[in-house]
Amino acid sequence: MKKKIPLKQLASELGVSVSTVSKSLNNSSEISQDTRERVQAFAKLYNYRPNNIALSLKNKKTKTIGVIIPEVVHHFFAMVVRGIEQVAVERGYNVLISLSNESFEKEVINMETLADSLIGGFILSLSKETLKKQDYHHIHQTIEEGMPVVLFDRGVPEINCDQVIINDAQGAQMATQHLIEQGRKHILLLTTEDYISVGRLRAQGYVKALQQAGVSLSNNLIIKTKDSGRSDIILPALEEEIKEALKQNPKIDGILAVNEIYAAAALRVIRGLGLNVPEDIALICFTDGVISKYATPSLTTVRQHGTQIGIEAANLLIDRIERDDMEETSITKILPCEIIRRDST
Amino acid sequence: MKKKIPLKQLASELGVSVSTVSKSLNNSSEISQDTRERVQAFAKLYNYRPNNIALSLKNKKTKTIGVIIPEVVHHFFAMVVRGIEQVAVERGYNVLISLSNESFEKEVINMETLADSLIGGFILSLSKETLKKQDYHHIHQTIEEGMPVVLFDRGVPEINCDQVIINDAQGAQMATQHLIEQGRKHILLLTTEDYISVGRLRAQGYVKALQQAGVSLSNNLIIKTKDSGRSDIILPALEEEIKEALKQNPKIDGILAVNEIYAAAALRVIRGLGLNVPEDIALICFTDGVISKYATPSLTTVRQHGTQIGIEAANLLIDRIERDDMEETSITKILPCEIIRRDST
DNA sequence: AATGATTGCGAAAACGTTGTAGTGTTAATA
DNA sequence: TATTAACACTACAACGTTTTCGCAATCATT
Repeated sequence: MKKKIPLKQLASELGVSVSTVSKSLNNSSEISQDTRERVQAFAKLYNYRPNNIALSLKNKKTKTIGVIIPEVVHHFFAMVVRGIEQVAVERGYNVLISLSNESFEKEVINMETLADSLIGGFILSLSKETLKKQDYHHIHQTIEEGMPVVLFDRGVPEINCDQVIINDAQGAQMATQHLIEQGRKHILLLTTEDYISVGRLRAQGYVKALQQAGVSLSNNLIIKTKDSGRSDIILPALEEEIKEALKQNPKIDGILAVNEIYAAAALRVIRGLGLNVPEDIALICFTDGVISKYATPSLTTVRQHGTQIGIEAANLLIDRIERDDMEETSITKILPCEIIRRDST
Repeated sequence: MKKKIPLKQLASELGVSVSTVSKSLNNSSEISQDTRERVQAFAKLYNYRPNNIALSLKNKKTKTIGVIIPEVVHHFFAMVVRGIEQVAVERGYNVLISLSNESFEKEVINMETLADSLIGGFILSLSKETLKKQDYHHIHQTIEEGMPVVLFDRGVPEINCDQVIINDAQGAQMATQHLIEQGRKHILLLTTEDYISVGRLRAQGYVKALQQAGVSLSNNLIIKTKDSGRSDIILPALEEEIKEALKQNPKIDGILAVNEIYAAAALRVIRGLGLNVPEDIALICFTDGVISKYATPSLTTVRQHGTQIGIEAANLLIDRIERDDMEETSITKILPCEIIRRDST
């Protein structure tokens, strides 16, 4: 077992001082070409690598960014993590991940733990509970302490920090238009309760598209799910609601779901009623994940570019860390959505 | 912006020495009750929290574990991460995550980066490329340096470290038996090439089940996919192969797929041929993810308990970190699989 | 030959914390 | 009264780096 070797030991074995070794390894011109090469060769031989902890302490900054997401077993968030990790590696940073499980308390605790000098900044998506409570004290406090923060996906305008969100309203509008273009006039919307901004915004886009097309809208064409985070609990209830809606309103010929899971539920109900997709009912949903891709028929989706969001967020954060100017005004990036046409429309 | 405050500053404001503050906060009996309370109150007021970096440097160990997985946008790996994160938080550790993208080179680089004293140990699942090359020098080297390592899912017997794997052979055997019990005798196996241990082991289980049941096996009932990691490339090819096999051998009445994606491909082909699941062909697969759950019909699966694997791996690793005895013999935990019955069988 | 500049290197401080080994004061004991 | 013990606190080293400053020795300049 060959242990890690400190600079000091290298120095003593070489018969020079620690400073000389340090400078040699950093190719300082203070040291003669000769000594430099000798030290470097020796260091390579001993497989020397500097202790990052010591460096962090000295420089008072770490090359690590903290990511807090509600859930990792989730296509969209996993995509974002992938994007973040990608630019982190490129720019020489590490990624510390921690999960809030949609819980306010876990989110607060995680933030406090990570803020204890382990990381240089946060990228996070607020938990549903936090959004519901609208309690952002921990975010404000972190920002106050001089820690850069980037919010993604679930934007909160009243928080003054960089944010990367998608244009939910526009995405929903496009999706609805897409259905309308195919001659669908009775479009059912499956969404979440309003305190989730993405659900609220998508509902707005849906309404706008209908209005623009001069299609009348009706409240019993909108189903708002009480999303508890536990999909296995809410799903049967949702399916029941969908079935009821389809029976009550046989004219329904299109469905827009704000996520894949809801779409899958709809698909199952439609099948159960002996109807066909897309012939009888066209189906489109947010979250371009594996369900949409591998369902039969495959689902037309609104792609949210999760990886891209991660990339933008990470770049924004690292830029700010490296510029080290908290004072500069915040940037909000709004990424467009894209319709991925498949067989369900 | 109120910055983080060091011990030194607390000390000077209180008019005592740094040591006194430190000891007071740690409730040392060296310090009088009186002073202790005064210091603690003051610290709370200033929202003091110790600098973890400094602590890590002093103690020569960090409360962070490194996780390297091939991919995060993947149900199974995401589940494992969830499990790891869960016990990490419980036991006061942080999780540094990094992705190899199934690439040997990225895996090596990531390991070296993280090993630079940022973390106290590794949990990792080897990339496909690494398994193909069978080049484990970086793992061996890391272990040599005294860093605890836990391997999961893709076990490698020749590496001497803790491992947490599932009983792939047994899972496949159970799955095959399950099909046989339903009267299926011509079972197609969709698997990977042999260098991926899980694929190989699952194929073995399949063979064993057939032999036990006295069912003859045939090589053209086994399709081994050249998995390049890019599912969108291999999938059409795989579908073509499946279609060919089903046409050549119309007796096929059951399919065992080593993952969800392959099962989804099979499902699509079966539909395309106008056949029904499970009436004409029963379908069972590994990876109890969202595809299986939300497909129509929902798929019977072999659940791999990803979260449980993560939990076991993290506990194993943290135990070893805290015991600090590298010398102790390695533990290999083999977790059983479980059949989740749904509508495809 | 004396001065100044340059070169090559080392000593020491600093980052924030903990723990060991002291230091001085008061109280108890011989 | 002198010694010891207990108490309450402080000084300092250490963890592994980088960096500023200082100090020789060598070189070039008059």
